[in-house]
Amino acid sequence: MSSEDGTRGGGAAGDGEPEQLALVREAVRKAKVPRAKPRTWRGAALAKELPVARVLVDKGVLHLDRYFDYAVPEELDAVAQPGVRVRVRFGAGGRNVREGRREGGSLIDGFLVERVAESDYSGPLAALAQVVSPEPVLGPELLGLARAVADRYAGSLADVLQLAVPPRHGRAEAAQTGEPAPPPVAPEPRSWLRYGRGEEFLRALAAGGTPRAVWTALPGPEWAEEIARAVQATLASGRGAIVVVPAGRPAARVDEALGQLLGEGRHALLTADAGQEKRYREWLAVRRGAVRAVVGTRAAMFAPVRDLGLVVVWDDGDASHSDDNAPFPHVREVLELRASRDKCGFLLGGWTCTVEAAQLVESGWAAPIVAGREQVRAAAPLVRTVGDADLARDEAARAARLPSLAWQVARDGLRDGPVLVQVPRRGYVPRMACARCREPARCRHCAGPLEARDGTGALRCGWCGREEGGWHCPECGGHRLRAQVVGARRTAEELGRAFPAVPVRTSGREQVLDTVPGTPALVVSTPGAEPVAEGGYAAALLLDGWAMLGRPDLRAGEDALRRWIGAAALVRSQGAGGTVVVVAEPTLRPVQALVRWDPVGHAVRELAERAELGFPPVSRMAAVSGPAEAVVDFLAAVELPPDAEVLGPVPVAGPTVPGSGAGPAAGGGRTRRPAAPVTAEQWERALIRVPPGSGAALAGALKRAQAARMARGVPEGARVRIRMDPSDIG
DNA sequence: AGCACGCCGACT
DNA sequence: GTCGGCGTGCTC
Repeated sequence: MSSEDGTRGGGAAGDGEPEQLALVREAVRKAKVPRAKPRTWRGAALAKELPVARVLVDKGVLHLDRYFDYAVPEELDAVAQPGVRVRVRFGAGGRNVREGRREGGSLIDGFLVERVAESDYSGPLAALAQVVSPEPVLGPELLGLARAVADRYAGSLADVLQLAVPPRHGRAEAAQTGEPAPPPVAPEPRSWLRYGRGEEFLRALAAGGTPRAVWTALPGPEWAEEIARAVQATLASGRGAIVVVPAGRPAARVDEALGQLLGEGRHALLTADAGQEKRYREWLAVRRGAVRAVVGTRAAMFAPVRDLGLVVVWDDGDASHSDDNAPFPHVREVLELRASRDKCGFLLGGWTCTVEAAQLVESGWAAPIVAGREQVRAAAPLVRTVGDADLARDEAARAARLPSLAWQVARDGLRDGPVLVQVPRRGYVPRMACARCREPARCRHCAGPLEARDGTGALRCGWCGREEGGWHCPECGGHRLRAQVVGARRTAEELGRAFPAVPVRTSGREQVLDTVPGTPALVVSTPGAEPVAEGGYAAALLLDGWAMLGRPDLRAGEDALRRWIGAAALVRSQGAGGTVVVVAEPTLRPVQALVRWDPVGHAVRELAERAELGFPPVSRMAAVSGPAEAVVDFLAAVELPPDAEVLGPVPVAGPTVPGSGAGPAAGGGRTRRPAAPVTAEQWERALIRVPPGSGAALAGALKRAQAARMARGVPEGARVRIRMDPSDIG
């Protein structure tokens, strides 16, 4: 309308006195004087009822992590319902007070969160530019969950929603969704009877209860069906269920088990590798209530299942359960939040047991579901170890890199089935370490890792490419090297030569085999890529165990055990001749836990140790990293809870550690960039530790400080990244 | 990130 | 006086 309309909210100050205008505006805002009627820039006709839309603008930056009010034009009244996607003008361009007729900034996406009668914003409201579609994709439960996740991880709501709501696809949205199927009958507990409280758990679900359990699954392939039965029990109570697994292959197993138990079309498979259209179609079928059971990888943790009765996470120690986009939520934690918020059942299952899972049991939040020792003995293979002392006695081992015991077990196993060989890393190039003290061999120019290219024995730096002639160990003066980790292909070649009559298959990152037949074959695999063998493997060799355990990581032991058990669980039971050989010191805790097949005992002991040392998850931690000065600045500005303890900062490798999933932890726009450029600056990281119970306060403090910094517009090179519960803390 | 507003120095 | 540099702060 007239220029007056767009001039300002207060209406009292004169145009010629901008300072006063600003003061008046400020005063009005502080007094929180609600405007009787919202005005728009152009004075367009507004919706008669609830003419104000509260909108979450889709920008991840923390200082915009709040709602903005927009006017609802009359013509959008019907479709502008809570939960729909909208487009709005957003940006400073709209505040041209003198001219008062300019449109706002650029069009950006957002979610309409709520319709209200009045705005407490004192200026004139811009109108919603567009309702993208009438589909209410962001319901109150999902919004509440996303908010809780954002708070927990000191991230922004928009960042979480990016993970939680899949991109829209018009054709998928237009398609009709089928009718919901009636609830199935409750399942027979069947193999759940092998566990102490398994039957009880299923009955509780079927009766509409909300049991919470940490379930240590017996080795073998039954776990997928067992999960499917828990889902069936939940559906029988008239509620829905979500199952989150770490990767596509386990998703396919649960998918198949659900299909067999429920029939087709009763559940949705939500995985990242499906196309956008399919993904959105399945997601919509869930949101619309046509499908009540979901299995998928980590994004499925946000699936908008109606009337949720059960959430399941399988193998929570797998790193894939940690999202690699800000704010890096972890499936286990998100499902815990969901179980608490939605008052639904919770099942954390795996062949092994993380420290976090043990803590859920110890705190009483979840009950343990474990099998008795006799059941374990009946299901698990025999585990034998090859330690350093054995290797020292074993001349043949050093030459062939295959200890005599491993050789014998492989040979015997190959008589009646496939033999799995687990090698810790893919690729052909082995990294080198001092044969005496095991110090990694590093380039003397750039400290990069020395590698043995081609079999010629020549050493070359993996970073700068310089050849290394006369290497000697800077630690102990030794001059002999050993291969620290030998890749799958090379091992496959060696084994192929050792057993010329047997086919050798490899499964690794480049090519993952799903299953192998039950006939004699050597199956060389990296951890997590092990194919399932028909009838189980006759034997498994777990090589280079010391390399797995040698990582300077809080989880090194737990990870090694998890990977070993992940392979050993595919081996036939001891009664059926199944044998596992692990090349690692038998005195080490994870090795003993493998031999005794006691992952829970291992986790409980680790938990006690972490409690004693004040390590996570018993205390909560956050990592703040960035250029040295930025970290110091941030630490000076943040108002930490009184019980917080700052460790460091200490220098760390820069922001582009390959494969670490490092990204901007908080802040940044909508575009996901692949990797930050390598900076020449010295990067540092501080850890902040708080005792149990202060995690939320810590996250809140970090978020406030980060928001304040980002609002000031600190330059790109002076930003810090915040990560709650960092996993890579030595 | 982008843009306007405001304060301060140089110039018609 | 007025133009335009950049430093701050806001985005309904």
